[in-house]
Amino acid sequence: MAKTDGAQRPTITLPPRSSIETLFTGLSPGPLTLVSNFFSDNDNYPDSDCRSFSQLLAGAMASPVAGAGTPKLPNFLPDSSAKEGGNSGNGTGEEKLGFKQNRPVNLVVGNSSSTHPPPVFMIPPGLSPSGFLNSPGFFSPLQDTLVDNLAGLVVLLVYLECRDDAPTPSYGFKSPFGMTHQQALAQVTALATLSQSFMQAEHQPSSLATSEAESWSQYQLIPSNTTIQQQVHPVISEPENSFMESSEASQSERKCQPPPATVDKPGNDGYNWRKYGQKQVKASEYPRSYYKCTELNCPVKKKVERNFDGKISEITYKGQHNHELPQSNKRAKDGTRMKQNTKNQNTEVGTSELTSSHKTVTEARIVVQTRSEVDLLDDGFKWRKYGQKVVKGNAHPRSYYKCTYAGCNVRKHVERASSDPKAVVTTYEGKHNHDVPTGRKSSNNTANSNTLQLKTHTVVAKKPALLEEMEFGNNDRRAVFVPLKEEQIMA
DNA sequence: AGCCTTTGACCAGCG
DNA sequence: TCGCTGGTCAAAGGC
Repeated sequence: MAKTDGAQRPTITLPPRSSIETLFTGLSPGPLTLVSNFFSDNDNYPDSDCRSFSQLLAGAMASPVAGAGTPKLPNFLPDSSAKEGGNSGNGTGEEKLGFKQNRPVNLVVGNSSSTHPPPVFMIPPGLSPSGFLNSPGFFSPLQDTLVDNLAGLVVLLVYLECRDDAPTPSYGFKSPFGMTHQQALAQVTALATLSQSFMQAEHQPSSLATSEAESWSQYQLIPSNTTIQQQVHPVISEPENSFMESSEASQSERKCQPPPATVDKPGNDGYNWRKYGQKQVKASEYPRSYYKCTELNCPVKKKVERNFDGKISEITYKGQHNHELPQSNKRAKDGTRMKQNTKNQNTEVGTSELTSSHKTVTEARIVVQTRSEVDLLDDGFKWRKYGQKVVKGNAHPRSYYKCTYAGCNVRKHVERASSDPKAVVTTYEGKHNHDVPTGRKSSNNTANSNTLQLKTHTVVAKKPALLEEMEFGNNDRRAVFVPLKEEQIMA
């Protein structure tokens, strides 16, 4: 890593309002506000959130890779047994429900000694966001690296194909639950499973570079206290990856999904769910739906909540599948599915490798969001925002972008400097394999295009007053030019 | 026939 | 004890 001459200050043209919002709006109030903003986006995209996260999650959980990956999760979780979970009520309820105590192995205690509320998750030393991006596994799924990098994930944003181009009002974030160790564990499990889904998605022919991918939605695993958020790769809407939510979700999703035959069935995630209840909850005008995995003796349940717009806003999973992912989405017609699953129950990697003592309640809460994904940033290239993360201690999320040019793998990571909230750190990775889009060239893109090849380019931008203003609610959509101080280039 | 959703009722926890 | 709320049950009906 070599520091560059600070005198050479390239200029970054900050994106229009939409992008600015993506980068900064809602940051100051904190993660929850940020989340609420995301919700607001969702609210404006009635055709959004057209994918089933349950399939995404559930499918990953049972897949061999995910199963193998789960036990490999590095130590970064609170090493708490279910009995010492912070939320006794939660544990009680789970016990009552008879959920198995499935705790991923190798989970350790977070910094519980701190006078501050202990972080739910800890990013292992050496694992930085950029490092995560650098990871071959991040974009080359089927590699174990990704699984390992799950250690750094706390909140997972999944960007799926959904249309979007609307403004972003704000709503309050409804996440009233307290975070418990169990929940934390559950979320990690969810992360693992999600990553697996991403792995699978990566192998699909379609890609984010497709025009269809210009619309997407976000799925977040959000701890109640939203200490950290980490995003992962967007998911492609291939039939195999079109993880559709339960029928309830499907109803709204059908509005924008052309192939209902393959995506609007609860079982399309590979698992089969049966809705066993619906309850009108006070927190939402839309009823909360309860689903059970239809597999024999499988304790997994999930509840689906909707936001103010009727879109799925939160999915909570409880338990861990004790069976393989059904090979077919087709509904079992003669009961063979259950027999088969029972037969293979002990062969399911993720579960079988867990000892009884390691089994804890698995609960994951996923917040589904919709977001505009194409951001025209100032460097002249066209970027697609594919993720965002918020780390405790830094209320400002960190945003990840990928060049939208077909075949171009250049990525860009924009984040606030923890040491200076007014500073923006932009990290470029890779080298553009194409020229700057016509009429969008800038002083900065040239450097990025010509000098960056398999290197990480980090620049720090000191935001001007105007940008500061925009951060806090200015609706101006003007592009802002931010002088940058090139800080370092990592070889 | 089997599986699903729907929906009202029931139950438990909590203040 | 009562009311509220969340979670679950189970009958009925549809596919």
